[in-house]
Amino acid sequence: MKSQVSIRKKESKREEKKEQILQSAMTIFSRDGYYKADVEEIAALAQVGKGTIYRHFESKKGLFLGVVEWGIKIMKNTIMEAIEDIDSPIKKTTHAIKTYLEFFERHRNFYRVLIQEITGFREEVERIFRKKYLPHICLIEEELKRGIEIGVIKDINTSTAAYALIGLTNSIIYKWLISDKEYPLNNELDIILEIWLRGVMVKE
Amino acid sequence: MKSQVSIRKKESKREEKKEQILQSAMTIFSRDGYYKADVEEIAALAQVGKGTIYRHFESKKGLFLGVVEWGIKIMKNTIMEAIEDIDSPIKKTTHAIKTYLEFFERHRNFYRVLIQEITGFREEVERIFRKKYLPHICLIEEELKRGIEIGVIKDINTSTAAYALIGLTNSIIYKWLISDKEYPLNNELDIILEIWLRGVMVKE
Amino acid sequence: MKSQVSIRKKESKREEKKEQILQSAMTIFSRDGYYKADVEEIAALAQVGKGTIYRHFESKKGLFLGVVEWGIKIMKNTIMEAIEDIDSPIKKTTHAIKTYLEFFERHRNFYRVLIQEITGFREEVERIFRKKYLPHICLIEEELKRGIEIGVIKDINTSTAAYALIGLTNSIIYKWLISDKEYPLNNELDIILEIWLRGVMVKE
Amino acid sequence: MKSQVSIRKKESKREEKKEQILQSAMTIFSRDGYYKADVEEIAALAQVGKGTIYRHFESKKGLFLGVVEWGIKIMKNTIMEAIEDIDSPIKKTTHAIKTYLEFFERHRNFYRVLIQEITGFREEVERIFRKKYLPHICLIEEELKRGIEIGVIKDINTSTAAYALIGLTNSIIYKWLISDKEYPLNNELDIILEIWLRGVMVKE
DNA sequence: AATGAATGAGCGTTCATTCAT
DNA sequence: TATGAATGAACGCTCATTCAT
Repeated sequence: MKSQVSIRKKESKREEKKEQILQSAMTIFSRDGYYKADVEEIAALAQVGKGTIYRHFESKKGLFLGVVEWGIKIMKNTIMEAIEDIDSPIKKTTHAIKTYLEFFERHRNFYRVLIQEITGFREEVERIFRKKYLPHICLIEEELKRGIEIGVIKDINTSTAAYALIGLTNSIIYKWLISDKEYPLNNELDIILEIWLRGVMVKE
Repeated sequence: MKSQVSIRKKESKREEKKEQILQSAMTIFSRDGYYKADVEEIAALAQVGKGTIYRHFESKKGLFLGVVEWGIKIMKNTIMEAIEDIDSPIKKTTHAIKTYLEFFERHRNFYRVLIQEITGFREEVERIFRKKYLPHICLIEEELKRGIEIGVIKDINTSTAAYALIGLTNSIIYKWLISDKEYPLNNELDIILEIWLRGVMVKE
Repeated sequence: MKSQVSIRKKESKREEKKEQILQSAMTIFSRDGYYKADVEEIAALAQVGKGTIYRHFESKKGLFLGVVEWGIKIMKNTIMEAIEDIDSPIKKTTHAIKTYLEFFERHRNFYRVLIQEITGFREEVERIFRKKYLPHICLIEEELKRGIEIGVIKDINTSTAAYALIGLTNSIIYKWLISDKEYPLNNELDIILEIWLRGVMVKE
Repeated sequence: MKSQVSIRKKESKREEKKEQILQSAMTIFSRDGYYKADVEEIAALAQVGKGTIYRHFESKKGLFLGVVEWGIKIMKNTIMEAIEDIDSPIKKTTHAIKTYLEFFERHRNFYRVLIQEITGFREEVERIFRKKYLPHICLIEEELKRGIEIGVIKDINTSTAAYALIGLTNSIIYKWLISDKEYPLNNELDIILEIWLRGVMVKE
């Protein structure tokens, strides 16, 4: 009979292998895109057999969604941890964006996966987005609402404003990704805030 | 000897067929993405044989690039025509964004094609972008510069501000695309301008 | 009403066009082989429309067989004319081989067509062979028989001997075709005769 | 850990499957020629999936070259084994031709593959020929040279004479292949030797 | 549980042939 | 009669998925 300990050891080994696969998948998906990516190459990079991937994920599609979910979870945790102790709505939002930029600066691959052509199963990706990514936007919305309440933010459609901030930030990240010179992405934080905050803050 | 007239008739028929193909290709590419899209289905939708597509375009890739180029040309012309008579930098930019929104409201499919991430020939797509799309961003930059000169715009990095505006607008379009309810995209113009203009305009 | 003369003029113009097509087809078939050869390119080289080819020949296959037949006819005529006035069996055969070599030296393309992979319709090609080419071998056989009768040739299986001569000659032509240096094919006549004649002649 | 034995078992199974494919490919290539041959039919005949062929050969072309190489290797070995113990140049050559005839009598398909004219990669086929087939001709040349040295063969261009023998033999094989009645090819050995040897031997 | 050889549906592309002009 | 634009059957090759070991 297997002891609890050895079962747990096995479990953790299994998890480890799964992370290995997710990591490799992210690398390949970000380099080649969903359709061009080759499951065999992902397996080779993860140093497992092709069949093993199918023990952990239902299909190539499932693997891709797994990567998206995994990445979003890490991103969310990173941002949440970074801002949990901040109280001021403006400062909280500001720091969230800062952390967001830093996260993608460190994980360019994940951004490339996120903006991927995921046609054909947009629905599922969006379900993940809604479940895992949107709460993050809601966070901003909540802060905006709090900001409106305490009178530092204009009485604006918070949903659109939140999307605007994300979109604005994303386009800056995109510009950075396709640029040749490697300037620190963080430099752009000020201009993002300059533009966005001026727009949403009440005139002093 | 063929008359000039009959030659011209043939030419125009050829163009007509090419537009038919481009139109169908845009529909399918926007629904399925580049890789999933089936050339045979595009042909069927355009009511031509598969071979006919290859008389007009070198390959599936060439067809996709053709769609991108075609769409950008129409978009550019639409916007240019709409703003050519406007003088004030702020009004010009405002109206450009308005037309941009209206254009994608009418041609959602094209937007879906544009944001595709086609690995393996990102380079060519970007070459088209640089040649056909970026002048459009430059236009905004120029207006920003003029605005700075005449003192209605803050002395800001015009390139980043232009990207910010495009990104902000795009994210609003994206939000609209994935939304279930079909509210008019134009409604969002005000909030875009509210946010962005406040950010770039000098305080009154 | 069309005059006889103009009809005849038309007929000859038609024949001229057909020869143009045959000539072009031989060039392309010899360069590319049957399957790789492109009917469109043949048409372009003959300076006619693709459809015109199908007025003169039933199909690509028919065109190929036409080329074979046309070439064999010319070859046969060339050889026949060259040897008709010669009487001695040995001299007649010798001169036939000489003319054969000269013919292929001038028309390498035709040899390339003849040895082509004509699988799938070997039957038809062979029918042409039997009807147009074998009489030529029979000619040699007849000369051999006459030689046997008059006692200058050994009493040998004439069919095999004729094939042996043709095969021997063909292999020499093949060797010449694939060689880089362009030595005159005629040089090899002596060795062919040396080998073949010594073998078939009675010891003096 | 896999045992050496099971690895060896796998290897031999792989080789077995490869030979199955080569055998089927030879059958189809010989019946249809390179271009007409259908990879799917080859797979069906070998009782493997289409994909399996591409695990063993890079492409259809690679498969064809594989068949050529495989056949030549077997042919060479067969002939070499048959003549290695013979010393006299004349007898050695005689027996080589005999074995050559017997080989093709047993493997008509291979002959049909060999004489194919595959435009577009004649070069590669010839490289294999030069590496695998020409040594065989050289063998004859060497025997001829030895024969000249010891005075049983006339002082003749050995290269041309060797080609002559091969060509002569091949044309006999060709005649046999297209004949309806199935006479034993070996019957023709005597006449080949009669013609060729008498031609190259010094007059007694 | 892990593997990777085998599979075959699926798709891009070609090109002989047709037929409206 | 001559043309060449249009067609679609045909085929080589890929790669996600399966399954015997």
